[in-house]
Amino acid sequence: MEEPSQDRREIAFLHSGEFLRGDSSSKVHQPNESPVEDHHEPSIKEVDFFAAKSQPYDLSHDELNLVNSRLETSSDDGDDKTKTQIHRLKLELERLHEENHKLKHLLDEISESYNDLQRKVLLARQTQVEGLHKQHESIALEDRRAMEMNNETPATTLKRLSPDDVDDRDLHRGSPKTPRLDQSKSTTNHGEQQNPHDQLPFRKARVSVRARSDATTVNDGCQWRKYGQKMAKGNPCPRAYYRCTMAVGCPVRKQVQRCAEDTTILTTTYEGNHNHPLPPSATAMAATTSAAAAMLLSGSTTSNLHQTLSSPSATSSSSFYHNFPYTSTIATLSASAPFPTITLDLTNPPRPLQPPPLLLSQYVPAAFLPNASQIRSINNNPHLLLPNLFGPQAPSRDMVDTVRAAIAMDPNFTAALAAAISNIIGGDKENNNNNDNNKVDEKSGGSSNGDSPQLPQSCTTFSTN
DNA sequence: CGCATTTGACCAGCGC
DNA sequence: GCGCTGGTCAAATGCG
Repeated sequence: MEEPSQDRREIAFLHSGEFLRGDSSSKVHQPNESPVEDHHEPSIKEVDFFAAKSQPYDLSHDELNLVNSRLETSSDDGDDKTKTQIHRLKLELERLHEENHKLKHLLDEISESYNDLQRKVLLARQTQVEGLHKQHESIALEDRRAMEMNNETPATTLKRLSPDDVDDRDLHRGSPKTPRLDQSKSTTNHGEQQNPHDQLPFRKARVSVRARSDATTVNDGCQWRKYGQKMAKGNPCPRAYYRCTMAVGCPVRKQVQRCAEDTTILTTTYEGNHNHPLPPSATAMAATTSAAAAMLLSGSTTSNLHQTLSSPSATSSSSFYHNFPYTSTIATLSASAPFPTITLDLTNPPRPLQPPPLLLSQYVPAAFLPNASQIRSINNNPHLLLPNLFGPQAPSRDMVDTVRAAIAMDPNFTAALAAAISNIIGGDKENNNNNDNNKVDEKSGGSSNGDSPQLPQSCTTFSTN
C-alpha cells in the first residue's frame, strides 16, 4: 500500500525538478511523511491553489507535500513557486494526455470488438444460408455426377465439377460480366458456385413498372442501351431489352413492352442492382430495386424461403403463381419461379382519398412474414415506403398517389401479399392449384393465355430473384 | 467517324 | 429428343 504512493511521490518529485537543484532535504524526509501528517502542515493552504485547480484525485496529497516541503526549504522563493506551478501543470497535462490516450485506445478496442461481433453475426447468418445451399448442391452434384459418369468424358466432368463452371460458360457465351437470368433458374440456381458477389441467391432485383405512357420507354434517370428486341409470345408488341450503360459491367437490365390489350400501357421491368453511383433522378427507381432486393434478402435468410427458392420444385415455372385479384389490385406480391413478385398497378386512375404514407410491411400480416426478425429490416427500410418508390421524374405524381391511395384502401392488396408470402414460405405446388382466375403469370401460364401474355392487365410487377 | 439501334443467330431451359 | 421460347450476342445499319 505504501509502495504506490511512494513511487508517485518520487515521480512527482522528478517532474517537479527538485532533483536538479540538488536539494535533497525534501526528498530525504518524504519517506517519513505520512498523509495524515501532511494534512497537519499549515503550508498546505499555500499550495491548495494548485491542487484545487487541477488535481482531481489523491495524487495531490503526496505531490502537495512535495511542493510544500520544497516551499518550506526554499523559503519565499517566488521563482520556485512559479516553476513548481509550471511543472505541476506539465505533470497534469501529461497525465491527461495519457488518460486521453488510454480512453482512445479503449474506444478503439470497443469499436473493434463491436465490428468483430457484427462480422461474426453476419458470418453465422451466411453460414446458415450456405449450409442450406450446400444441402441442395450436394444433391444436385450427385445427380450431375451420375449423369456425367454415363454421358461425358473425364475432362468434361472435371470441368463441370470445377467451381468456375458457371463463369466458364459465361465466357464461352461471351458475356462474362452479365450472368444470365436463365442460370439462376437452371441447375446453377444454387448460386454458390459463382463468384462471391453472385453467390447470393437473389443477387438481382426485378422491378416491373406498368404505367400509361406514349413514350417508348420511361425516363427513370438512368442511361440505357438497347441490346435486343424480341417478339414475345401472345403479344403483338415487341419486347425491347436494355442494359444500363452508366457504368461498365453494371448488371442492371430492363425490358420494355407494351400491353397487348392496351398499347398505352407500358411495362418496364428492371432487374438487378446498380453497381455505381446514381444521379438523383435515378435514385428513386434504384431505391425500388434495392427495396425489392432487401425484402427478398430478408426472406432469403430464412430457411423456408431459401429452400423454397432453391429447391427444384421452386424452379419450375409454375410453382409460384398465385391468384391475385389484379382487376382491383394496385400492388401485389407474386412470384414467377424462382422470383417472388410484387405487383403494382399504376394504370388505375387516382382515388380522391390520399392516406398518409404506408409501410409495405404494415399490410403484411405477421403470420405471413417469413421471419419476424428478418422482416424487421423491411419495416425499418425507408425505401419500402411505397410513395418513395418513384422519384419526381417517372412515373408521375399521380401514379404515386394512385399507388398510395389504392394500397391503403384496397383490402385485396393485403390478401395478395399474404398469399404471395405464404407461397414463398410454403413453396408448395399446391399453392398454384386453385388460383387460375387471376394468375400473375409471366411465363407458362401467361404464355398460354392470350389475354395476359406477360403481365396481368393492370398490374405492376415487382419481382426479385 | 463514333455511337446507338436493329436484327438475325445462337444458346439454354423447359415442356411435350 | 425435338421444338418452342426467352434472353443475349454481335455484325450490320442508321444517324448526328
